[in-house]
Amino acid sequence: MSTKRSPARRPTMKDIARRAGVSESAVSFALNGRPGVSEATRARVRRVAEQLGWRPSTAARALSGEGVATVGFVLARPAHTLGVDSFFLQLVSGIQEVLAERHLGLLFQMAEDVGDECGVYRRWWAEHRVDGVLVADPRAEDPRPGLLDELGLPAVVIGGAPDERHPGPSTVWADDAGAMASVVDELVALGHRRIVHIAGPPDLAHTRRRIATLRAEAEGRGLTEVRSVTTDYSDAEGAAVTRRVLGGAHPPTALVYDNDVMTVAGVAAAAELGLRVPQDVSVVSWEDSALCRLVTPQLSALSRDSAEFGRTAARELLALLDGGPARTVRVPVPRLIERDSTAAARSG
Amino acid sequence: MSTKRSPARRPTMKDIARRAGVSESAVSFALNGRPGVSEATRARVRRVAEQLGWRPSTAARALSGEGVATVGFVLARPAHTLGVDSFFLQLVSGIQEVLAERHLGLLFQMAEDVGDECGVYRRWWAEHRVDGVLVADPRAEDPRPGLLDELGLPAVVIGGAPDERHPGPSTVWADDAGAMASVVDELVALGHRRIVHIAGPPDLAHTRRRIATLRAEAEGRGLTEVRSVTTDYSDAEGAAVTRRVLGGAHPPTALVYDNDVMTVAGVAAAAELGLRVPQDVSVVSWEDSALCRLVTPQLSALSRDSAEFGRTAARELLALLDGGPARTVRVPVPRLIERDSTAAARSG
DNA sequence: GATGCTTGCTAATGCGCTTGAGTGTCAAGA
DNA sequence: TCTTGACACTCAAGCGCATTAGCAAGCATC
Repeated sequence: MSTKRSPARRPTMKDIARRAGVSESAVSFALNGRPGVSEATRARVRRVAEQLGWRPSTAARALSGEGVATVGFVLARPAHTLGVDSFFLQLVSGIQEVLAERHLGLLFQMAEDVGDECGVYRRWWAEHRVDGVLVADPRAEDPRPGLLDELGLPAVVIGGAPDERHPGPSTVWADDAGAMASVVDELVALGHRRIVHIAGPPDLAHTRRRIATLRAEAEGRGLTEVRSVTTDYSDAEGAAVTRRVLGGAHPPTALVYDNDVMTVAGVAAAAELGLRVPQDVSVVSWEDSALCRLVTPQLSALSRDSAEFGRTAARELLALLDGGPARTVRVPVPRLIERDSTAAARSG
Repeated sequence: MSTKRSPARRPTMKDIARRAGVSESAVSFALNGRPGVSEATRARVRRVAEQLGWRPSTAARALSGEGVATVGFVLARPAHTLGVDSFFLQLVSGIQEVLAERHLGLLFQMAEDVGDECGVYRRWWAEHRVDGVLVADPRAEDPRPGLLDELGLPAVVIGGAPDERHPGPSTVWADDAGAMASVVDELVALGHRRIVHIAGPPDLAHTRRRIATLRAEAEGRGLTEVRSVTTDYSDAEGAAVTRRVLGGAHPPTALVYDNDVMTVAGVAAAAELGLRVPQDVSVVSWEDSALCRLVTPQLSALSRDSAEFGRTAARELLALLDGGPARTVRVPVPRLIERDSTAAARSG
């Protein structure tokens, strides 16, 4: 006699109705807090539901037009550029925290590129899988907001810049401009005049924003030897670009990297060239993570609360799902944490 | 005249039926490849469905007993221990890859602890949200397999040891024993006799397995000064334990860490004590990641294909959902990649 | 020429839930 | 006393799909 799996039937409203001696509609009213039942009945129904461990079937709910209590999140970055970077895990962790309070599910998917990602949205919409989505890594000429609007899928763009021209979906963003300004302030105060910004992929909106801001900051201070170089975020390119700029004529005395992995790779590349950090060259990572504290020297980095970023985005999406208006909200400006990778520029 | 969002109605089988001039049932037969319609009709219906961009509503499908085409994955680890560790992202990436082929969704959730995780499973089951789940970080006395069996939720345990006593759910696992043996082999060949294993949390099944294997290996070789110390996987504990064992009497000449973060922290801690890696002490990380290649010295590490691990687990779950039997499959043994953190033991 | 069988389709039912349209009861107002 | 109307509840329809039963036509069998 094998211990055959007992099917463990899912309780339904019908079961509750039978036990409580009322109709299914009454159960529905009682459980959803709408008028139409006495408080006594409501309490009784609630008790029975509790006893039975009843939970509404999302499928049935969705079918009767209530939404599927799920939001989607697509990540369209090659896995290798995510390797060490803790940003997304922290972000998702924050998103979860807010969604879980309302018992909303998070449907997660990785995609090859933005085109692929759009396909996922279309499918999710057609299959009625999500009530809304969180969009990461906004780009210049991004097709996603338009598509999502067309599909009528509520969306919150994470890290997007507010776009004055067409309002579009909700947006949560950090003020990269302010952060970049603080970094330049600090480096200039330390005497640095030649700065290279080793940026992320050029099609990312925030990469462009940072590059533009850096240029503006430099111009505002009359610095002529300040520039940005774009990369694919990988340690390999981070190292390669570092070798190139430090080995060239008029090498910079300070480097600003758009993520932690490239920063660490850059420090190693500098070491290969016989340059010490921070004595010969200062470096700043735009992304703070455990990595920045673990390596030697510890890296000065722009720190932000990625989990809080996620929480804010999730809350904004909830507001949208509750029928609220699209908004643009700002999370706190990343703060520069000075550790051991920045120092006064060598005179001369 | 505002550009009001056009509702963008989702096409249904009824729409297809109308356009193709057949009944809804015929559409269902045609699209699901079952007999009952002529090939001509089937082709026509398929064409119309394609034109309309139709996709089956998962809600409706689920309601008529077809499963929700979604699998769940819960992560019950504090976010800070996930920070740098790329294992989970790679794992999820691999899982995705396999699920996407079949258009299955991945419902992802983070939990506080295993108890919490069980609550998530219960809710998912009651809400009919998933067809099966992937279970990570198996533990000693793990309540999850039992619960999932009781609920009748197909499950694949990732990283579990095969349990001879009660067969339980499907399992994919790496042969930690073999890997540990190869590490000990190598360290002993380099002349190391005093080895400390800085392990993960003691309640994790694979931690226990590694500890047990190390003991067995040591006994088999007559090594008496080999031991394991458990931690919470954090860089802080990794550093603290490193300081303690290296500062004590009869300090080890080789350290094996259960993850990359602790290894890096340990190297830094050793440096503080004036010990150089690998001249004074050799270190090996059980987890290979970009981090291991980025730091100086580059870390010797056990490398495994985490994405492939995920793919295997996902494939096993698919097999289960297709009605296949529970199985125990093994992924390749992690290979020791020797970099610059291991060297011959100092004589004396 | 009635019977059975296959083919290609339609009609009807149900999954679990929400909801608009009733239904019966009781108390207050005309 | 009869009408209103609020209240507490039941009925039935419908969401999109799968599925079972049914049905008409065509064909072969005896």
